Amino acid sequence: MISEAEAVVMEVLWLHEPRSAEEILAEVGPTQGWQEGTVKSLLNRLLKKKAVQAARDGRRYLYSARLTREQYVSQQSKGLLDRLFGGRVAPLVAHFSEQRKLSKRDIAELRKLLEELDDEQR
Amino acid sequence: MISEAEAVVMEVLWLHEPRSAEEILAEVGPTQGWQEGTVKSLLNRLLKKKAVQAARDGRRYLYSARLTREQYVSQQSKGLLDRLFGGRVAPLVAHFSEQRKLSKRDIAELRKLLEELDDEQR
DNA sequence: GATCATCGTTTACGCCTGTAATTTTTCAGT
DNA sequence: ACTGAAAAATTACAGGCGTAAACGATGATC
Repeated sequence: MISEAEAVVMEVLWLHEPRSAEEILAEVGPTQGWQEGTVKSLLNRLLKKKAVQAARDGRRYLYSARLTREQYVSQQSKGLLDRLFGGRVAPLVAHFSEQRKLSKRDIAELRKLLEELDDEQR
Repeated sequence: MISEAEAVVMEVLWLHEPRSAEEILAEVGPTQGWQEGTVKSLLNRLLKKKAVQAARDGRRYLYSARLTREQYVSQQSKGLLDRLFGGRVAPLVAHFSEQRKLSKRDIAELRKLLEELDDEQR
């Protein structure tokens, strides 16, 4: 499984691939306060975990994701759902509702989503 | 922050408090395959993290949660939401919908939930 | 071809985690 | 008070993580 710091690197790859280590550092260094060596280490760990791949480009490598964001999001989401909500979505949403964490926009979008499901249905 | 193994211990405390280490072991040992020392260690770490408290009861302690399940669930859920869905609930639900992970029951419950929100509204 | 700057690779290191074994403390009974 | 069982506290230890420094390879330059 991929760690949180590793996920930060993946996110920038998912935005735009392939990228060199230098480009990734430029993207992520300022926000995270990471040095070059840190990014290099994370990339190597991701390589070892087969979450990214590297293609030589002259003296450097260009990295791209092998793990898709969809796959990652699914793993993480299912993990949380299973651990905390008995694997069901409605209780999760109910939780946020009780917490008053549903925005107007969320509610509108959820409504539309349910309508669309309704349409598919019939 | 509390780890996954620690969360397993918390879950049994949340079901019924307070409990002795022995009772917790009885609950969790078989399912997790943990020895006595393992549970004791986890309890001590949870004490250090102030997630549980212990009250002497003769030669042993009775443990109870200080962190509530609500607090824990909120932290975890918000963490996932922020990291993966821009902090918004609707995209999370959309994700599960696309993944065909919404059960009939989920859909029915979500519908009811939205109706209730509607009622509060007016 | 030797040298320097650049990448990448290897090693480091302290903290957290999972999983105990070991040691110490504490009652209960003699 | 002394001993033994039971509980708790301390220590252990390997692997992962965050964060880099050190080392090595490689291509560009003189």
